[in-house]
Amino acid sequence: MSTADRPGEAEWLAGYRPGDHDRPSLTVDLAVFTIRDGAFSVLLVERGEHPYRGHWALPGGFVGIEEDIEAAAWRELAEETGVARFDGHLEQLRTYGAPGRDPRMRVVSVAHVAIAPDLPDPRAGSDAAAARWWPVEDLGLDGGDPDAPPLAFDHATVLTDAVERVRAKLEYTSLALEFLREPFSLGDVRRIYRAVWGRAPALGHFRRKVLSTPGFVVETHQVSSSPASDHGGRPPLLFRRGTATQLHPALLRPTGTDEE
Amino acid sequence: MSTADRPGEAEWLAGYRPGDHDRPSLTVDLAVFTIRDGAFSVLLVERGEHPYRGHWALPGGFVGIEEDIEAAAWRELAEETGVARFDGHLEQLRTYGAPGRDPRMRVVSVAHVAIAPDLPDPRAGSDAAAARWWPVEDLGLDGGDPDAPPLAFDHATVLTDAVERVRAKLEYTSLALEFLREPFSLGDVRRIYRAVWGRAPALGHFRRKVLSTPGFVVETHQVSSSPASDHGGRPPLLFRRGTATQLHPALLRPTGTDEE
DNA sequence: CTGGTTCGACTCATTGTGAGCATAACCAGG
DNA sequence: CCTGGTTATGCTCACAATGAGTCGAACCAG
Repeated sequence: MSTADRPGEAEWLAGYRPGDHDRPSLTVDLAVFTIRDGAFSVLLVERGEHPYRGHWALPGGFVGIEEDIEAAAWRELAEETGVARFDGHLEQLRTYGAPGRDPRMRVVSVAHVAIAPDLPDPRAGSDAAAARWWPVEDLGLDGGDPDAPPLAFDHATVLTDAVERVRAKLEYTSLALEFLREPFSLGDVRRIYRAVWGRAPALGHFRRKVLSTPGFVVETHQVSSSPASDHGGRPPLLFRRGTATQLHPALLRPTGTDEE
Repeated sequence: MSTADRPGEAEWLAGYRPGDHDRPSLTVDLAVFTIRDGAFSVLLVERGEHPYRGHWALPGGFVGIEEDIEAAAWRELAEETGVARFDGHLEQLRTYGAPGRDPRMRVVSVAHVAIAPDLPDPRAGSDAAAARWWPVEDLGLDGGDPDAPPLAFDHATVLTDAVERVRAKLEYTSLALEFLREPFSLGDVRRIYRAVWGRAPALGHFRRKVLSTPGFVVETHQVSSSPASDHGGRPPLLFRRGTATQLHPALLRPTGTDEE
């Protein structure tokens, strides 16, 4: 990050005349996460056009000149994947604008993170060749996985940041509930944590934490009719989302390297 | 360089054709914070040109077509305020792009937060009429303060978000040390917390927390020659920044409403 | 020497964490 | 019907962190 010192720059800056110079293109990108078959998954589209043809990319596209950024994110999601606006969570992640991240021209992208309950399979739209849910684990974001699909642009970086944002927010907010439809059991919630973190929080502590945080979940006084597994098991109590959004103190990720 | 000049653009855009006149302008804004005379303060410039002439604004300006976003932030800071690149912290906050936030045209701004040790008084540059440090408390961000200076654009919103980001990060990172020059005493660190939060963390717990977190601060085995106050007091031990950046568990803001 | 001030080291009740164990309620198979 | 497997719920216990407080050390000014 070296300070740019290009001659003549001070001139057009002095009067704020942005019409006099070239502007970067502005796009939105979305990392839409859900839990598919127990796996923490993200929605990607296969590019059908140059550049990065055949690579997988985050859905996204250009922001209209009078279009709100968040509205553009919802619109692109619908156009590229057929995923309609859902009852979930959408927030800005950060903006990526390194020169050269798009080989065609200067493109600055406002990346977003969305959380959705399990959604139907997407359909490819616009210039996408395909669209599907990818388990995050299969994307080889740590690098070194030969079976990982190639990702377009700087989307591996964006996705790494997005995954970390979601994992971190599970610690200190009630974001996990956005993956679920109501009503849900505490086991459902814990399975979300397990899928996203790779490790489940300790059972005893987890229940105590969720139940003792005011407004995290609200009891329905109902019991699930269908047990969680095929082999039976005690039917769980059912809950709905409460009004609380913050967890104090945080529910920390388990340390250690074991899977469970 | 116009969009139409680039060959083959219609193909790869496949329906999205942001022409020259379709693109938002891209700017950076900076909320630079420091501690001035014990007050948590932010650097603002008084606008000398339309729109919002005479209003106070965050320093910022347009991003060059091949300029990195963070580099543009550093450059604008130097140009508008004379504050040279300092040994401190700069991070992206979020991007603000609501249509209508600039009455002239569509402008999308990538806002940043910077933390600096006490710096010399800025000088007004470019088209700014003045530049000075404002105590955050005097800006009336809660609304309703008739003595608060008028803020340009949506900068009250940006500033509110920036202040909350800094306050929150003091809880779970070692960001407070970025306000200080080395070496510093634990009392210095606690005064940073008091200035930023409005309330100081409890003395006993604060010392225990800072000293028991590995890598937060490093002892110099030196004692300050000049006591902290004019009225004397025991000279404090001096420390330097450690390598740790995260605090686990977090150092939470005191509850309650008292000032101290 | 005395009072005021800041820094440093301790105590103690309360709360939260990490780990475990016991019981309840369901299923499938013998 | 009984048994083992499975999931959910409720509890205990040792330990760590927090919040609040006390006490002495080391300096200054008068």
